[in-house]
Amino acid sequence: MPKESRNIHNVAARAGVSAATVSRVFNFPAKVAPATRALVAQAARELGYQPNASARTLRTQRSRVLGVVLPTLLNPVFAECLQGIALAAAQSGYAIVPVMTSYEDSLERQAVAQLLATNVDGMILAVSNPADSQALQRLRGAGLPYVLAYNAHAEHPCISVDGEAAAAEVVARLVALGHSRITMVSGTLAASDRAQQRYRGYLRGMADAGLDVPVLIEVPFVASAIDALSRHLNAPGRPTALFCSNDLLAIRGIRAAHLTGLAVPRDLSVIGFDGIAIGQDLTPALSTMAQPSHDMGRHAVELLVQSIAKGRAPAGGDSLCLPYRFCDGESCGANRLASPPSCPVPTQGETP
Amino acid sequence: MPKESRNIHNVAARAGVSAATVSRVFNFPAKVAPATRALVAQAARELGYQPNASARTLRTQRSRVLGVVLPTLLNPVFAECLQGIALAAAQSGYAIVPVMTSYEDSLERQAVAQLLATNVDGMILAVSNPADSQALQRLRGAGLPYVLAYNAHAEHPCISVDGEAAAAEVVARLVALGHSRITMVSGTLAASDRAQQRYRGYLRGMADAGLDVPVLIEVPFVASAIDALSRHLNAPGRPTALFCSNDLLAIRGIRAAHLTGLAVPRDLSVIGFDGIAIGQDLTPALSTMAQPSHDMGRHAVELLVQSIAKGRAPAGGDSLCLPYRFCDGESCGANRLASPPSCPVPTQGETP
DNA sequence: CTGTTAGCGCCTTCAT
DNA sequence: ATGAAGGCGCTAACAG
Repeated sequence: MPKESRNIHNVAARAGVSAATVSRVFNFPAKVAPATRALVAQAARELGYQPNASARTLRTQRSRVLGVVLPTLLNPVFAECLQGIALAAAQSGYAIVPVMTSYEDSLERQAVAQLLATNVDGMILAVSNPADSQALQRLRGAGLPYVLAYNAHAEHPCISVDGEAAAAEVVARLVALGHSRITMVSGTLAASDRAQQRYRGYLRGMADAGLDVPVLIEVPFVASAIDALSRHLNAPGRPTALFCSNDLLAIRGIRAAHLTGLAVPRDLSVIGFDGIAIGQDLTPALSTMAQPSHDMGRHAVELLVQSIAKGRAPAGGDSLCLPYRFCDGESCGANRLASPPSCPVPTQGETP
Repeated sequence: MPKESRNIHNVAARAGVSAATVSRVFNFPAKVAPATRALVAQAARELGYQPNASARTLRTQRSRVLGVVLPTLLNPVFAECLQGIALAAAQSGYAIVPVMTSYEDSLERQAVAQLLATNVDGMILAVSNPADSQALQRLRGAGLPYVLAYNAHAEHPCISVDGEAAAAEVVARLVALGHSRITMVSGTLAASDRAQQRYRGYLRGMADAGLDVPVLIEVPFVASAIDALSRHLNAPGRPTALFCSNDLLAIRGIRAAHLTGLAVPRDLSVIGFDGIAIGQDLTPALSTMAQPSHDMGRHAVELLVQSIAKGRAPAGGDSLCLPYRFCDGESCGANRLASPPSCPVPTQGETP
């Protein structure tokens, strides 16, 4: 069965019907008499015929393809999300075209432009900062349906978690364990609205606990994280707990602790953020504030697909805020350095 | 600029030229007079025009899209590979459509069928077992260019590493460290030719060392890995070293050791396979036989793209065997349970 | 229920 | 160097 013969007319000829009928068999089987339908199905099978996606897309203006823009797959949190997207999309009969942007704004713009040219029916994206994203403006200008994942912004349809509340809860938990010197570790704040959100939560949590000396360590390059953290942990007045803005940082925090001679959680508590699957198999198992990455992907697809079906793009009001969940591992415990039970928390200025 | 006006004729009209000329400007700029070219470029910019990918694909029979079939993104090894594929594809001007198969043969077939219908120009895939894969037969039957990644098989074009030699080297290294009770830990052997390859290497390594009691633990479900391993480590005559068929298993092996009260590497050495990035940040850092996942993805894309350009599908002879590299972490050390120092070191052939 | 007709947007001879 | 014309494969009105 030569490749050239695989078009609708050949099937039609072989079945002794018209092309339109063949088309109907594939699109509205109910509109064709059972006998004819069987005839066509038979012919199609013999020829190994499958409708040509490009032709169909050109004609119907619907590609059944979703574009996906993510920073990187090297962070398992996005790999897990993409897996969720891929599964949900497949179930809805959509293919996906992912593009990775390395957290770079210029690549985000390129990705959107490329995807726009690819005739995708909609896009799911996680951008650095939705507030000033040119990529999003372009997208909105094009009128293409889209949903943000992880990002949270009132003007856009988003599937996210309340990172600020989640971060505040992390701090509260650490405080409840007797910690007061809690350092927050983050990637470049400017590069991500999520990081900013979590930082705000950290500040709020510290304030709520009456701890007025929040300390932030910003680690621009992941490669340098372990060094920077080791230095911080070696300094006098070192923290007894680390709240890391993501699990990859938390894992490095644990390593830095060991390199510094500190045992986790005995000498140092470490809590991460994201809840990547691998964290639960580590030793110590990672304590972390888990986001439902897989479900975020799934919900993003479902919202998008439903909107497309209805013919209208999702808007800010369609946003979904999914629940976060603290995942109690083994990397965090009571503060052993605390002064006897009920003593006043020592005030102290610390500047890294 | 309404969406409807974004076709080649509108641009042509606005520029005062014919559609053919606009097409040339986008495809063979050199064939158009500079002045006309500028005129067209201007008009296109004003209208926000971009050639419609479906129409172009329909006309040229080339989509500039590559299909990618992988088991899962939940194993970082494939996520890293996909990242490599995505980057290389983008650089070559190709988009990718990934489909995940959960190591299931039926899903592999579906994936190939779906991708075939999507008009992809070629496919990159990692299948369970290339020897008896119906998906591959279908693909070959369709005459579509494809490249396997990770899989190794003489009849197919593959980008892989010599897993058997790599595994044998792992065993040799453990033997050199004084280990003789070395257990191999693997997922379901039947589900993956890679696992089988590595197992063969293990057997060879053991035989070469004169160790005639190889022990294999097959862990069908990752979830049960830690339990199974803990049991094994608690049994009398427990191994002093674990060779795990992939890093995810190695991480679980380390956890099982701790749950059993064994310290790694003091009481138990653990070596993994794959070299996932996160392994190097763990505590202890994972000792592992690293595959260049990112590069494998890149090479797969390059081989595929070049073949497509030449108009002929890659064949078995185009296969590439990339070098593996032992990554010396902290999860493996000398056997402390060994008999006194100068026991006879078993003769061993080692061929990297 | 089925066939005829007319494009979707683009590229590509062939002519000029 | 540019234009005119035809068709890639399919679907959606409209007839019958």
